[in-house]
This record gives sequence, structure tokens and C-alpha cells, in this order.
Amino acid sequence: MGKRQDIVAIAEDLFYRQGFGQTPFTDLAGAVGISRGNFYHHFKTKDDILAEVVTLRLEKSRSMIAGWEAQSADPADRICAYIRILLANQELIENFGCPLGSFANEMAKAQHPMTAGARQLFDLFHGWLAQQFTDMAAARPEYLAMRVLQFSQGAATMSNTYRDRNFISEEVARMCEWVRRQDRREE
Amino acid sequence: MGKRQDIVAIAEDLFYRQGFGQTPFTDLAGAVGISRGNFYHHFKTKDDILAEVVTLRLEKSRSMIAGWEAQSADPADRICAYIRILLANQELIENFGCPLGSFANEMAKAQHPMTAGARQLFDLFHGWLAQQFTDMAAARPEYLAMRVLQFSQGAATMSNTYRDRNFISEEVARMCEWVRRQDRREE
DNA sequence: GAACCACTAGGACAATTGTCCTAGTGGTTC
DNA sequence: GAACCACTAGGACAATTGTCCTAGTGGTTC
Repeated sequence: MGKRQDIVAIAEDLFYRQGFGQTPFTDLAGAVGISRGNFYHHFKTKDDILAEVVTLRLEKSRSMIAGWEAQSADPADRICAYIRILLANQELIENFGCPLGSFANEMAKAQHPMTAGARQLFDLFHGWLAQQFTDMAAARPEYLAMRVLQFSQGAATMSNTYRDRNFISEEVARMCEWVRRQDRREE
Repeated sequence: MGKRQDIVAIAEDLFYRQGFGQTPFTDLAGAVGISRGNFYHHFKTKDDILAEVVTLRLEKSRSMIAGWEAQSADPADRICAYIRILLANQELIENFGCPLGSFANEMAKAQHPMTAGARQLFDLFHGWLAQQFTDMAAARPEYLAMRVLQFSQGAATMSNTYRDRNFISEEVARMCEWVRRQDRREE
């Protein structure tokens, strides 16, 4: 049992690395260890697998967020934890880009219904970041949350293109300082 | 005559909108108006078309740059012209993302040799931006050029995901002001 | 041990893909 | 008008793709 979950977990990884449209069932079959035609016992279509992959990503994102919340009560620290994904997942991002950004773009280009799912993922982080800025008593928390997303998307693309680790480290540090400067609480 | 160039021009557009891997010859044939098998009179492989598409993009980018240089002698103005692509091509970016960033990411995921071509495109803008910052007597012109690229990549992804024109306008304005603040010349 | 179950392999299918090949056509050059 | 040219349509090909189907297998439940 759990085969279905295995498939989704492996598909999540492969779709990230190769793109959804560039990942045929042959690859999935090889990685999961079942035959190609057999996927249809578990899923109705390839799009159904994608839908569950997005659900899995949402769950994983929620538990990442829960982890950051558990690790610090300070909203600025929490936002920095988000920013530091750029370092924690550096090698993956260098090779395949940001999972959110590249997925959203692929869905948009394909005019795929799951474009909405990609946006949900962004919304999840955006909402949470905005909440942290609110807790910092910052003006325009939603705008600032957009700024953080924008930064991490840009940095991920630079990382993917140039693989310049010094630059990324500097930017992560700079952005974390910027976040702290948004704190308007009496401290 | 010129048929070859027609094909490359149409392929450039389609590859941008749909992605290279998701654009079959059927689509190309429909758009160009010749039969599918007939492409092989003009090109040896699909990859050969891509190579010429990249060359075309490089040429187009160079003439955009030449246009900005002709329009203003002030380096800050010139950099702002680059940043304002986000507004000039807003609708395209909302629908398909940044041509540079999305292309680079697709090539990286496919581990396609043309990853190098994608990077050449980035290098072209990076080099030119760095030159503008040098002309402004700014410290660390190459770093600042990276910052501009990073910003426009992030903003393009936000535009592609959220299509929030107010946000993009504000960010373009903010970034242009930031550019001007890097000016260290005696004025 | 019969009935059921979740799961499997792998053949088959039509559609699509990149590519190759043949047989043209229509204009220019001598 | 013969020779050449750039270009064309479209059939054919093998490989690949997503999907469907059939015939199982191996374990659990009564």
C-alpha cells in the first residue's frame, strides 16, 4: 500500500527536474519500478497525477512553513528562513530553477488548467509572508510579501543561470537585513 | 529568398509562447505555411532551428540596446529603458514570462546544449548594464548589473503569476530610482 | 479452498513526433 | 528549350506518447 503516494512523490521530483510536459510515462515507470500501462490502475490520466503532485507540494509547503514557525517566534527570522531556501536548496535551484516559478511558467505556457494550482502555491507563501509582516507591524504587509517573492524568484533565476554562489549568499544576507528593517514594533 | 528567415522569426515567437520542447513541427508548419516534412530543405534538425532562433534573439537584443543608447546618453536613463521592458512587453510577459528566463530554465531542465546560448543572452545584457554602471562611476558595476537582471527576472515571474499591473508599475519606478541613486559622478 | 482484493506485466492501439525521401513546380539563366 | 535552381507537397518511416485492455499473481478474508 502507499503505491499511489510513491508514484506521486516520484512524479513530483521528476516533473520538477524535467518539466511536466517533458516527462513521459516511460521515465515515471523506470523511476517507480512498475510498467508503463500500469499507471492507469492508479490514476485516470497524466493530468490526474499532476493534480496530486500539486496537492503534495501544497502539503510539503505547509509543513515547511510549520517548521519555520516552530523554529522562531520572530516574524523577521521566519521570513529569513523562507529566503534561505535559496541556500538550503541551492544545488537543485542551480540545476532546475525554482520549483514554484518554473512550474507556474510551464503551466502558463501550456495554458494548462493547473496554472491555478501553481498560483495556489504562490498564494500560500504570499499569505504567510504577509502575515509575518503584519506581525512586524510593517506598513503594506501584502506589498512587502510580494517583494520577498519577487526577490526569491529573481535570485532563483540568477542562481539557475549563473550559479554564482557568492552573489546568492550576498543577496540572501542583504534581503534578510532588509526584512529586519521593515520591523516597526517597539523593541 | 528570406524563407529561412521567416521560419526563424516564426519559430522564435512560437518557441517563446509554447516552449521549444512543446512546439512540434505541425505548429511551425501551420504558422509558416509550408508542409511539415519540408523544413528539412531549410534546416537539418529542429535543434538547428533553435540555434538560429538564439542568434536572432541575440541580434534583436543588440538592436534594442542600440536603440536605448541612441535615445539617451545618460547611463541611468539607459538602464531604466531596460527595466521598462517589463511595461513595454507587459502583456507578453504576463502570458508567457520573460523570454530569457523561461528559455534558460527550459534549456537547463532539458540539459540541452543551447543552455550556453541562453546564457549568452543574459551575458549580453549583463555586460551592457555593467558598462552603464561603470559610466555612472558606480562601485561594483558588475554586481549592480546582476541586481538589475535579478530584479527584472523576479518582476517578470510575478507579472506572469499575478498579473498585478499596479505592483509592476510601482516596482519599475522604484527600481529606476534605485538605479539613479547609484550615480557617483559629480553632477 | 473459494472469493475477493490490490496490484501487476505487458500487448495493443491510434495519434503524434522528428526525420527522410521522392516527385514534382515554377522561375531564371544560357 | 534545355539546364539549373530554390523551393514545395506529401507519403513513408520508426520511435515515442498517452491510454486501454486482458490475463494474470499473491495475499487476505470467510
